[in-house]
Amino acid sequence: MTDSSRKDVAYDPKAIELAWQDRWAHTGAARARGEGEPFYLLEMFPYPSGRIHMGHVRNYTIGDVLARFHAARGRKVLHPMGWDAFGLPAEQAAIKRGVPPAKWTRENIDTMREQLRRMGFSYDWDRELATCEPDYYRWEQLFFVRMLERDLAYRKSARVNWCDECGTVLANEQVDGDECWRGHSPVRQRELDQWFLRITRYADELLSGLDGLDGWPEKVVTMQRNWIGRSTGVEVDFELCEYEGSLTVFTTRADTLFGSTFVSLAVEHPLARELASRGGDEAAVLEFIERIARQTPEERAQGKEGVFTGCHAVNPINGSQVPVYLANFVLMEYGTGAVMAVPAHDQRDFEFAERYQIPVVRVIGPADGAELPEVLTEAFTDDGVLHDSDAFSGKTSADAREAIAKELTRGGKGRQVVNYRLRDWGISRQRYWGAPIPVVYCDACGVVPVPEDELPVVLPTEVTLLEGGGSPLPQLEDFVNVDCPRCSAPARRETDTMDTFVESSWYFLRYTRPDLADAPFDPAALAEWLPVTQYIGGVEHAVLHLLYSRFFTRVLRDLGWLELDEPFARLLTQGMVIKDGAKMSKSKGNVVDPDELVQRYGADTARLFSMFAAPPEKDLDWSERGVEGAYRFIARVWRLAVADPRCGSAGWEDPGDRSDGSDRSDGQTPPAADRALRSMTHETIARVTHDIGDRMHFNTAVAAIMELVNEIYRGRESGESAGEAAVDCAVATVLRLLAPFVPHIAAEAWERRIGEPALEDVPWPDHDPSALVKDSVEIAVQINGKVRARVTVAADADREAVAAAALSEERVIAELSGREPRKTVVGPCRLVNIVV
RNA sequence: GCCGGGGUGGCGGAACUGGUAGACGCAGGGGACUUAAAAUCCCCUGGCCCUUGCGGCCGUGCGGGUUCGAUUCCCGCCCCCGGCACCA
Repeated sequence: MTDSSRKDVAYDPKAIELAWQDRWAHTGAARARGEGEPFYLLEMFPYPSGRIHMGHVRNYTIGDVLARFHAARGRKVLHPMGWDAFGLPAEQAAIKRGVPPAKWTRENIDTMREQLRRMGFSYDWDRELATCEPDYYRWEQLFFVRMLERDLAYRKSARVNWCDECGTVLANEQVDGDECWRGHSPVRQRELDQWFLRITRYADELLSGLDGLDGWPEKVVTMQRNWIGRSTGVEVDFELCEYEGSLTVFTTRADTLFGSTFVSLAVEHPLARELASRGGDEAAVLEFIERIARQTPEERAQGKEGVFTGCHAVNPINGSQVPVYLANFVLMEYGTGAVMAVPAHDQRDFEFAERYQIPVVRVIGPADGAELPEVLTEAFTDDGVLHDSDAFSGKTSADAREAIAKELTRGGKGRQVVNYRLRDWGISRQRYWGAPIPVVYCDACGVVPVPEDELPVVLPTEVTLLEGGGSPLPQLEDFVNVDCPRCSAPARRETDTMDTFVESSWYFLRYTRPDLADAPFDPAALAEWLPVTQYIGGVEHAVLHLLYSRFFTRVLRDLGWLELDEPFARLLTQGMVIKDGAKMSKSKGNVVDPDELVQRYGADTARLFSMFAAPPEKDLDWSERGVEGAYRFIARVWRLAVADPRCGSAGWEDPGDRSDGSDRSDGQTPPAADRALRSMTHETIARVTHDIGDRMHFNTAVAAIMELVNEIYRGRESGESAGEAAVDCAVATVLRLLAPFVPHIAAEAWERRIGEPALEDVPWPDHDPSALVKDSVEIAVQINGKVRARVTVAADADREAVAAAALSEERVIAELSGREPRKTVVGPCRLVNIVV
């Protein structure tokens, strides 16, 4: 081989990858095409923060492998990409660098689009969208106006989560404990006027819909179920003694009602102050209210504390008068803000009763008849059997709950209710870089939605951001001062913008016709593509984006735009990319820049490593050595496929079963080697197809291809090589199976080795089941469950023959040494167990 | 506390509905090629035992059980990760 030809054959990832990316861009290779069954493959779109990171590489490689795989299998694949382009970092960057958020965002998009192209991802860029474009968010403003009409959007004053760092309100889903989900800065409660979306109206549907999401990870379903937090119980009315009126409590344990010895209220309860003025130590009660109201949830959790209001309430089930307390552990946000307290059967009430010497009355005993201790040291909270409960004594807890609820309902003293933990979605953000909320405030008319023909309300982009970090919108006279759409009097525009999670709640619908100018969606396009066949993204969105999108889908359905309940049929949540035991992050200084990786090894190596190192749902441990291993394998494939003197004339099609020795190109190779390699080739096709298509375990798919490559190499060395046609087919199969993972080298090697037809025009291989059938199989022979020998028998041997072969094996006879087998079990595949 | 997911070599990870545990890769060892090194190609590599023979014992978090046979199923624990949590 001359120097020049050696150079030609060397694996040069950069040259190969750039050339193919260019070709694909020109041929529009990634556009949805064909007559196949539609397959909508979607990865969560990125926030254009500046540069892509390894998490993106992993997420989008998984998506690209699936997109290319299913396209090769004849599906019509929609694989779009866009930008979740509104958000706070753009504002922070603007203040820091003096660049307008719009400009900063567009530049980032340009950079990142280029990076994604360089990875070889097969996106249909014709469908690209960015949520910060008026052509996009105008539809969202329309949705908002329609939601307003249906009372699905409303404005109220409420205690909300405020993050000083972000300078805005956050939704409940966006608070982790008492920290902001974005940067762990503290969140405190503030009373503010805010816009809310009535997600609670869909609580039951969102919950029951989870049952049909078979293609979702159990983990995410559970997280949403927990988040929605449905509980069934009864509301019970307690007449007040010192006050005209009654108090309603919520309980899931109506069976314990006879054991209630006090009632406790949240300090925020509307009656709290009122009751204090009727007989109690008003000053002490007011002091308690003030003090607890100021505390954070964490401080409140320090210990049970309360104060007697001086008032009493009547238990409707037995007429007993019980004291009414204010208690720090009762939450106004849940239930009715009032609780019937049963110290014997509720641990919180028990602790409270101990502290304030309130009687503990037992009404439930263990179902198995066991005795509870003479003096309780903790509440007995299990279900059991009632006693001291009048007519209900002797009933089980479950029966009693029903019966008591019925009794209360009959007397008009209670009713069965369902409670949710889920709260309405607060979407107002006191930020600039977001979609304007399309309403106007008029002194005469109040809140007036912007008329639909005046949409969009365009966000001004020529702005100077304020040094303090606040939104400049309230200062923009041109933006704020408008005529009331209803009465034409001077009015003021809303200056809050929408939560960016609103944009991401419907972007996947818009991809089906992003160019549509006079409507948000084309019904035919929606019908073709939705629901998303396979969605891929991080688990951190389990109760954020993934819950909001399910909600939004139902809202848009009820507004008449969609005929769809669930947006995502299947969901894959990929794990994080970890290095040195921690998630890659700038603050930890353990980031690996994808660009560097691509520079050094090429995109194919980056893609292969991220698919091979771990199954997709698990965290991926970054390993430089592992990356090198991936590169070595690719180069090994290159040498196998390209550094062959016959390159350009080699075949690729399956020569079929030629065990009779006919039609052999060399006429020498033993048919057994041929058959063995062909068998392994087809077995690899079967494994890889199953691993990618059914299991989405890409690591084992790659491993299977590696085994085939190893086998081809071994055959070359051993001198027992299969015939040329079988080897050619095996090598070509390696390239076909590898193409979704490493599309550039696969295409290049294919072109050099085979030429026509081009790899992209060759469909995914089908395995030939008959090729997997072997003449003989090796059977493991166990004696008492331990492998003692192996015998080879004909593949079609029946159980008796297999057992006989095993029992006549030399080693088995020696091992048995005359002992009589008590039992011989022939397993369904390749195993015999002899018991003595 | 409740819910979900896990615990397999030095490491990342394989093992389909119970059927030869450790595929594949990394790291390590040996060999071939080379003046030499790198690269490449081949072989070995769970632990402990008598080197003695294609050998024996132990081994999938721990303890039991079911089974001819258990990483896999059942019961009881321990530990790790994630979610929810004074939710009445």
